[in-house]
Amino acid sequence: MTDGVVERSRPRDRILETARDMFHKHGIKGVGVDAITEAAGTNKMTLYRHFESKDELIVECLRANAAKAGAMWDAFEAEFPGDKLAQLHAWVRKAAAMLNADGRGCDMANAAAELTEPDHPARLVIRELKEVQRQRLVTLCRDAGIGQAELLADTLSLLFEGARVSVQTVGAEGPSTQFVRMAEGLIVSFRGTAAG
Amino acid sequence: MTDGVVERSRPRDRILETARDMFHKHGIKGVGVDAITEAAGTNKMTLYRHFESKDELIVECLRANAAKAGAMWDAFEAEFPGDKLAQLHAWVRKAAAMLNADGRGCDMANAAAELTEPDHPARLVIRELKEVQRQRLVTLCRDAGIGQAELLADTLSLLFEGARVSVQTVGAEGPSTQFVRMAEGLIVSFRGTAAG
DNA sequence: TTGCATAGTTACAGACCGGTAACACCCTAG
DNA sequence: CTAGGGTGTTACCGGTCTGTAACTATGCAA
Repeated sequence: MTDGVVERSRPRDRILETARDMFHKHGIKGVGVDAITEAAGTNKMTLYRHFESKDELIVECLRANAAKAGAMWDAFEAEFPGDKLAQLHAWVRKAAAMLNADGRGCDMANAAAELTEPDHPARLVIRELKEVQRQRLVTLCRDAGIGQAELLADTLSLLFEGARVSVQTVGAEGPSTQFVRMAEGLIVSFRGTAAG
Repeated sequence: MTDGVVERSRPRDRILETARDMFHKHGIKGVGVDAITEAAGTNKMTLYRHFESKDELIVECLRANAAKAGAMWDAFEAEFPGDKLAQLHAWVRKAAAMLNADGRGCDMANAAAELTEPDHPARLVIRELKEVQRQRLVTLCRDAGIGQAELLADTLSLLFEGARVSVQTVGAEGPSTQFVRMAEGLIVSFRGTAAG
């Protein structure tokens, strides 16, 4: 898929999807609204009829990303209903797959790196959405019967976050190759300790 | 320290130092050369006499950062001469201190997030410099008599990298608070396995 | 005193940025 | 058939960006 996403759907959806793709590939400040609308097969006026500013478009893109991530969690539950430990391992596999998907890190983290104004609207939603994801992982670990669920969840999440930026800086052949091994080792090690 | 770094040194040094500071705080694309030269107490022509482009200035800033990081490693050796394990613990403490220093992550990682063109000159030096740092940590772990030195070094480095972006996204009260605990636990655990 | 390298000043080029105004077009609902 | 909302088109605004030209001022060294 190049930048030209011009399926026939409603302009707002095309703009949102195209912006998500282009922000991901080229960064937020690396893409202008003209380029987005052109790739989406529409024009600037239509964009500004649906989004009051580029900043609002950015926020909506981040929310759309989070929604997609939420669907991922639901897929784990659907695939291994009730088996929380299996879902945790599925999370590890999915995370590893994302590392090899492309060399770009987490869109939220990248956005946070670019948008430095402390009160930028995007910063609030990033914080909020990241907090949700953290909580989901903590809950999963706890429900999987792991003792220090918060500590394991936070460790896994830091490892994953670190692996994503590592891929972005040194490439997929760097430290991130060991991610699955690290994560699985941690889970084993935490399961060995006293469970709830 | 605000953005105005106007000590009386040679213009090139002032520009480099000011650019480093401003790139760190506001991101690379968030700072123009005009703003840099003004904060450095000089002017655009002088900048372009010393650096052939903004891209070259960026690269020089990253190299300066790496040099500062190199000095940090030398400080460990100076403080605990020959005691590699103590140096490893010093690295953990230093890393934790950097987490609480300010809410901005690693300049190299941030630059990689912003500069998405695959053949951007900065991407080469980022890769090169990150590789050097990785190797230093691996060597330190190995010389500290740890068995799976590469695995420990890579795990610690992913944890640290992840903690830095976590601070940038959810703040210093997020998962990164557990960094020292995680790192120390890992070192203990790896020392328990067969050593070199 | 002369000569030269370094640095400062002003102005500008050319491109791109986010955002808006005014107006013409279509499609569909009534 | 008609009215109106969503869409497309063109042109524009003011601002900022990197990078350069032409010229002046400064300080040091022979």
